Amino acid sequence: MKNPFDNLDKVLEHRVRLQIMSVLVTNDGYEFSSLKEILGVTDGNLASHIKALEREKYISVSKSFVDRKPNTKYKITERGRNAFKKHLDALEAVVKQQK
Amino acid sequence: MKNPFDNLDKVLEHRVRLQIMSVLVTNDGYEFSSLKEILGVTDGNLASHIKALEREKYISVSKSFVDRKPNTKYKITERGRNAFKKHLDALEAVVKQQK
DNA sequence: AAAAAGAACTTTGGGATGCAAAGTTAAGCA
DNA sequence: TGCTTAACTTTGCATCCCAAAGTTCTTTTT
Repeated sequence: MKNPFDNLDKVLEHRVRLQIMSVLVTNDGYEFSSLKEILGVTDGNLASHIKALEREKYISVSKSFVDRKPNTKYKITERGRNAFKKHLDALEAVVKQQK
Repeated sequence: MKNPFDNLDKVLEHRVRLQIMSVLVTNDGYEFSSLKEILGVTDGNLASHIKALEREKYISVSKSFVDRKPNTKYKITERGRNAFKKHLDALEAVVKQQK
């Protein structure tokens, strides 16, 4: 049996990024401002974590204007969904190992 | 209902330290050399992660000589056991949220 | 048309973290 | 007295993280 620790995803080992993915996996298209509110981080900080996820192609971006204001929405990609699932499975295995 | 992400433990968000705790929680008194072998890290790197756990008083150290060689054993503390459990519970809640 | 405002960034600066490799220490052996 | 080994400690460098400040783009106000 494989070591579940080997299946942890480096990028998703950070709380903020894990939480972003966790929101996006069940909400198809989530706004920057809402993410910021939920996570309680500064906008610059959030932008950098989002960028890290974009770099990995775990999420995609679409920009538009809503109510005359810029509105950015993020969606999880198939690749992101798989990575997230794999990471969660690894976490689950780690947890299970201890029970 | 509380946000499980808030219960994640900063110190245990690192793979190596999580794995050390995971070994120690079920093995009472584990050697430096065995840990090094299991984790596949350099000895200096391992020592620094161990130090981080010691700083938090999550583990304790006992040194002796076995077969005329230095032998260092680590044990999880009660505080460490609680922290580990809390962290795992948080992880479990995160996982469960998605299923 | 110029100024102001707001959302979403980007940059900056500084501190913490992570790592491998090299150096150190203590005990025992030759 | 050197040599070896385990277990560190130090060093040097790269990466990461964060808040705060600055920037861009579009729309609104004047």
